[in-house]
Amino acid sequence: MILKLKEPLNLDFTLNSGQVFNWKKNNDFWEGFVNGKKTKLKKKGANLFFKGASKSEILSFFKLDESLDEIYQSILSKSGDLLLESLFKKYRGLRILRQEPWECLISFIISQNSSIKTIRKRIETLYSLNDGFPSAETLSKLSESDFRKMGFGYRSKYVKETSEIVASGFDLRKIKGRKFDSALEELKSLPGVGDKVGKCVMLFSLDFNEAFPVDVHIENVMKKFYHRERNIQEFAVKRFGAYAGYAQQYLFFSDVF
DNA sequence: CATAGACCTGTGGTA
DNA sequence: TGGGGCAGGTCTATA
Repeated sequence: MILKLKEPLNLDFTLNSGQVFNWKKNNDFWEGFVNGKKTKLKKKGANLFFKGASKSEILSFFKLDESLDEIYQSILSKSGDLLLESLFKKYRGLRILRQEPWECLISFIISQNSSIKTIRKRIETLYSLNDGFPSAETLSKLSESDFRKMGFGYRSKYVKETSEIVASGFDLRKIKGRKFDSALEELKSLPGVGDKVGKCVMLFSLDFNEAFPVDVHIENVMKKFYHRERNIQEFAVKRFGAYAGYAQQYLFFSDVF
């Protein structure tokens, strides 16, 4: 199947920018999961060749309903930020994804204090449990020591408990409609979810484009270029506006890659 | 409110 | 080659 792209999309930047950990590049095509479906992608000019997920699922996954250039403009006209202006040019087509919230939540819980390689391995292990990413029901039936055997370390308890809470009715999607602070608070009530993981889930799966997750890399960038160390979320929204999360992703990408 | 320590363990740089 | 330190943090206890 072919999809004609009307929006800038760089698969290499997007799928390798630390927002998703289950995509691999083989030769010239990307292989991963969209909405639980194994999917292959290859881009040639404005053509996106795809297999697996449906067209609408792919449009949603890459948020192709949002105009990237308008987002750039919105951020730049509000902030006049020269660093971001150069990053938007350099990494044009790096998009924020709209992932499946449950998978996104568990991925970032087990990502804490770990290297990218280790994170990938853990997620691969979860996928190997059954066909596709295991549901909350499935994971809630495993024990903490099962997760420890998978190499999750002290995060095992978080995964076990959060799975139980979600399996027994905690609805991630209902958080989508809430106000920012309330949504974050709700997510942080889950074991293993703090400020950073909560905002990652909000930004990468729940359409909170103003979420500005702060990790050690962003902390460095904020110190170096903005002379800021605290109240970074507040600062980011004031400076970059409603799409602050996009600014975060480009700043993160430039620091790590 | 803010800050320090503990927490698992795979991995990569050589402190 | 081996082993101390780090890795996209969170939680808890403490002034």
